[in-house]
Amino acid sequence: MLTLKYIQENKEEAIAKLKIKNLDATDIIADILAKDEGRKRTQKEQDESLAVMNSISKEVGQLFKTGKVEEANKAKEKSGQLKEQAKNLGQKLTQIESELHNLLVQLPNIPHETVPPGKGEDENVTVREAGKMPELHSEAMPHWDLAKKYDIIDFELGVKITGAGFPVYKGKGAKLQRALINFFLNENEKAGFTEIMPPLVVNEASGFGTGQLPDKEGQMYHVGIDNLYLIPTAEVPVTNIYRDVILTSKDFPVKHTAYSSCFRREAGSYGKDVRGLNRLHQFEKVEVVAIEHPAKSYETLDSMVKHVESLIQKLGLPYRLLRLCGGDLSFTSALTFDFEVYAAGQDKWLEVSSVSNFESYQANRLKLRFKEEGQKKTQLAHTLNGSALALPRIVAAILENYQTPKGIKIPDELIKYCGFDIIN
RNA sequence: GGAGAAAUGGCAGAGUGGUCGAAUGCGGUGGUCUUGAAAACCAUUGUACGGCAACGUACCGGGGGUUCGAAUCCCUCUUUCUCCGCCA
Repeated sequence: MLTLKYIQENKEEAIAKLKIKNLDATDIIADILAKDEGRKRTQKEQDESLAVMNSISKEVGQLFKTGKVEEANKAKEKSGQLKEQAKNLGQKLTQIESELHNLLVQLPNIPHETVPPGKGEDENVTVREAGKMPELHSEAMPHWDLAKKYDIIDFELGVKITGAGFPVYKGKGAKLQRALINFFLNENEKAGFTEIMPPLVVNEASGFGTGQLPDKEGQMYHVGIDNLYLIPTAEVPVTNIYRDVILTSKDFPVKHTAYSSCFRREAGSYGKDVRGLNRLHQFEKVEVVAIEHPAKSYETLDSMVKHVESLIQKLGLPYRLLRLCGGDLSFTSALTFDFEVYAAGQDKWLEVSSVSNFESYQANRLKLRFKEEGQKKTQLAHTLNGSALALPRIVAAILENYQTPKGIKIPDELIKYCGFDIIN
């Protein structure tokens, strides 16, 4: 959520920058500013009524104590009217505040100045491309066929037990999952991220804090009976650790990593993009989360991008790094870099990581603030996160790129984690 | 799931209708003393909104109510603890 202060002080800039996200915010911002004026006026009126009431109440107490009952009763009458007035103003205020809030949550985050304009993914900018493209043998196939051939991932079985998008990993397929999770967690820890094992279901306040609610409500599995949501990413519980927290500047940087299963309804996505491991309802992911001083958040974003890049390099996968354009940027992000790996068996680039700086957008919802050492004033922190990494598409790329006529070789770095060096 | 008890500032803990944004202790910060440190002593130490400021207003788990006035009384929800039941 953008802060009112920012909108007030940078109205034109906000409108101009939101155009990069292909949004004309002119009307909504005008609306917000008008509502806020109303809010101020109403609150001032209410404060004044309450102030008078408070002083009358004090008087009444004094009068009763000194035995001036008649005067006291007169004063009581007076405050009866004020009470009514204050109550009405209070209701009006609640109304305005909720309207204002509803408007504010409709505004997405302001994109960073380096975000290129563009409508959708075709206009993302490739920052760099690296890694060696594999040379496949003539019998090479996409991962869904490999999974079947070596009996390591069973999609049909998942359909039987749960439904489409919930694969069953078997034997070396299951071990490969475990190996990747450990590999990623260890590497992240070495890079200074402390490990968290969070709850996989969260309450409404947490969903709101990181921005999934209200705008992505339909994308989360909802446990109605308890009003809880299955997490779409560990970002949600981990970032919400810091909801309603005031840090001091020396706490920075806060860096966490967490492995979790992720659950996404993916309502409305069909077609061949969803084949095999390309898009699932449940998948495993290791996430990195950082909370930073506003002056340093872009430095930290860079270091997170480099770290994720090193993971992909260690797995020996060809990849490209994209700077997302305005049209492809998520609602809450100010700047996002995506990593895609090349999956040779299906001749496709697959997104495996998204590393973003949310600046103070999430922090404002979370009320995640900090104090500069020695200062009294609080200000909003910056939050960042990235996948490091999401497993299914990494597995898809490993299976496809490392396939040989004799079986699927395991990348060197992973052998010690797997306990085997080939799937055959 | 059943029965009972509780929820107050960073922590501990007092406060049962007005003088309470809240005693006291610990912790934090600044200072005095000291070569330095400790101890002692002094001062200071919640958040938000409005206001140039003085200051005003709100917040004692959340919401609602009674009252001229609520941390304090009532209702309700949530959470925690104890006991019982069930259980990985």
